[in-house]
Amino acid sequence: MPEGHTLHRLAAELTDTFGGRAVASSSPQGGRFAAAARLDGRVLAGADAWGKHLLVGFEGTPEQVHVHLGLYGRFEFGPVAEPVGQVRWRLATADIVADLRGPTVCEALLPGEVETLVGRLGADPLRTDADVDRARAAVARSKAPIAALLMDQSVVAGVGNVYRAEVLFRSRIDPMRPGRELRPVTFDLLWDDLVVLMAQGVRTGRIDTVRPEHEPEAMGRAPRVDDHGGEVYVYRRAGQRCLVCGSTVRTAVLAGRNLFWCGRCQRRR
DNA sequence: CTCACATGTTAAG
DNA sequence: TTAACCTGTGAGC
Repeated sequence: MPEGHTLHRLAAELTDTFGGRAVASSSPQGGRFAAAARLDGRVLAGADAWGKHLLVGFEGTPEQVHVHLGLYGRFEFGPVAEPVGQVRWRLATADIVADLRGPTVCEALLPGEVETLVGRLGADPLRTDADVDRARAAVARSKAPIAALLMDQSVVAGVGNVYRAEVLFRSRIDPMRPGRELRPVTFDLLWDDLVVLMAQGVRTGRIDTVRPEHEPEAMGRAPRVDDHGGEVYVYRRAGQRCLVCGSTVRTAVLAGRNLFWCGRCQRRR
């Protein structure tokens, strides 16, 4: 679930559901996730996302709740009911509940801490205040592979393994090409594509990257069925045929994450 | 049932 | 580079 689009979508849903309303805030199991209960009874001002980080603000206090979903954290919205299993944070009004499960982080932050957090994040394709120039410059001076730079949250914030693989495929870029060897206009091409794809992800709640001419109906193949629910070119398609050229999709582990790409389509640039 | 793995990040070695 | 962490799912026995 959680690449940047998921968090921006979640911020909007939390704001729509609870914004301007007094909420019960609790931490059913306490422990290291207990801090959010400090906001109990306050009016939720709004939620915002920075890359893969979620910040929830409340009226009458400078503290904000910071959530990071990690690999499998999620919020569940539903009618009021007894929590089942481990619930790390519960937001509730008289008629609706949002339960947070499996996060890496759920903590209360003071303004200075929020500033530090946001300050170490790179440009977020889903934010209008994104500093694209800084991201482009960071890429231009790095010898790290572009595939690693796209996943570096201090360079580009919110991109995860799916968008990384897909955006490199769509621009036909070799994932191992060092950032400094990319022409700046090529980075801009990647950036613009991320802006479009991720904004679509916020609208639909899934990651679809396949262009109309390569869609299942156009190609006479079965629609893809996978966990993330979207149509993609290379992500988790190792060993299958490239949808464009037919050669075998490749995979390798880069910085501890699985990378997928087409060795024939993705060269140069 | 047990195991491996996953759209992520951090800290230790 | 590896392990650890938070949890669910699907594959294999």
